[in-house]
Amino acid sequence: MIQKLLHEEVEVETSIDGYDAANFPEITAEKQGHRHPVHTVIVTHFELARMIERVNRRFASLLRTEMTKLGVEDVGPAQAMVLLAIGDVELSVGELLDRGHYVGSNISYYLKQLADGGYIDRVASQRDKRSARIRLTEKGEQLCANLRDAGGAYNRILARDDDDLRNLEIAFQTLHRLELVWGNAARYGI
Amino acid sequence: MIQKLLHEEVEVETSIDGYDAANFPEITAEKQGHRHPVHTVIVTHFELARMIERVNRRFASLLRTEMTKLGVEDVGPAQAMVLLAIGDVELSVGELLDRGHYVGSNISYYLKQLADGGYIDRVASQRDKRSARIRLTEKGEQLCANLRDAGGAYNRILARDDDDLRNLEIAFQTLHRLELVWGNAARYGI
DNA sequence: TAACTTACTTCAAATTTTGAAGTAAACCTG
DNA sequence: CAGGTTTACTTCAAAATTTGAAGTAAGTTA
Repeated sequence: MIQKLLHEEVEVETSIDGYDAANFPEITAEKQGHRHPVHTVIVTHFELARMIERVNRRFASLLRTEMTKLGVEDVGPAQAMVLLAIGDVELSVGELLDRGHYVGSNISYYLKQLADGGYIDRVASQRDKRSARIRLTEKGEQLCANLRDAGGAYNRILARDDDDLRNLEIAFQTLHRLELVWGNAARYGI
Repeated sequence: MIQKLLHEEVEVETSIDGYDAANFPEITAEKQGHRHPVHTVIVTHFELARMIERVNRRFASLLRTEMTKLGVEDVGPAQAMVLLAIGDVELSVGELLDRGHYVGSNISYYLKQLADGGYIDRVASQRDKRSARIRLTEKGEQLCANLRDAGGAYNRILARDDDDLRNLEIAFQTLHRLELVWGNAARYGI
């Protein structure tokens, strides 16, 4: 029975509209000293996918709000994500593409807007004139810095102690695994 | 092929927020048998957010592909997510809204398309005639079942053993926390 | 040097998301 | 119980995002 549960998809309707942390007894247990959930609840990839979609939406609105607060009108959440993806390094469009699993034309479009807004510089590489090198301008860096500033508060709330850090990291790694599995499936079929 | 790629090295970007995240040695450690990170690397919420965006994109294309395979032309990934959110219960639009943190008009729009396509039924509630009750039709349930079928393979790949399950669950819970924190921030400001 | 590949851009169209403005039913409140 | 308010949703128009096909120009290879 357990084996079956482990490896078949099992529909578990966990408190989906998660406003209520009380529905996650494991979290409570964890706070009481147990590092890891005692009863394992099966989480299917659909549940995770839905969660990811919701969280993504939330973050996007957060970015939008932050941008409004900063009085930035010409950068939407999607473009902001591109700026954050660029970070403080100089890279090519191709590298940026890999960083976000974007479609080429999409990034091209965003880069155009960001360049028009003066947030990035594009320079054709010496080595390979096809390859555009992208880098944040002063203005772009400033915006990123402001966003990071605003983000600090969230980091403090989310990473209160070692357990939090560990969990954030596990979440990150697990998502990375999803990224690989789903990505490869998309390319090569399952 | 997939097995190999599953455990491939991570390419990680450089420092964010002053923390140098150049390497994730724990992932290497995991390969060697230690399932939980020994040294905690700081994962900022921006990194997580970017990861979430990427994973979300990947899942959406997966859904699109699956839908194409199934020969379903009138349901995009976004609508599919709505179908999955409805699941096997009957609920009101409001409940559905909470389930996905959608904007009202958005859900309304999707429900219209799904109703037109014959995937859902809308019945006005007896108790409250303003409230529309939503439920999957036979056709909608069939599509969900097909998707779940296709999803089984991913669950098997992703949840190989107890450690995987534990990590998936931690990821789920951590994302839920992000959902709450970011959601509250959006409503009430930090 | 002709054909091919890579790295990216452009464009047009589709899809998704937003926000403002409805509508109708339910709920007060005097 | 009339009048105003709130709730639960819908509609509409516009914006933002994303896709895919078709470019272009620079490198690579045969």
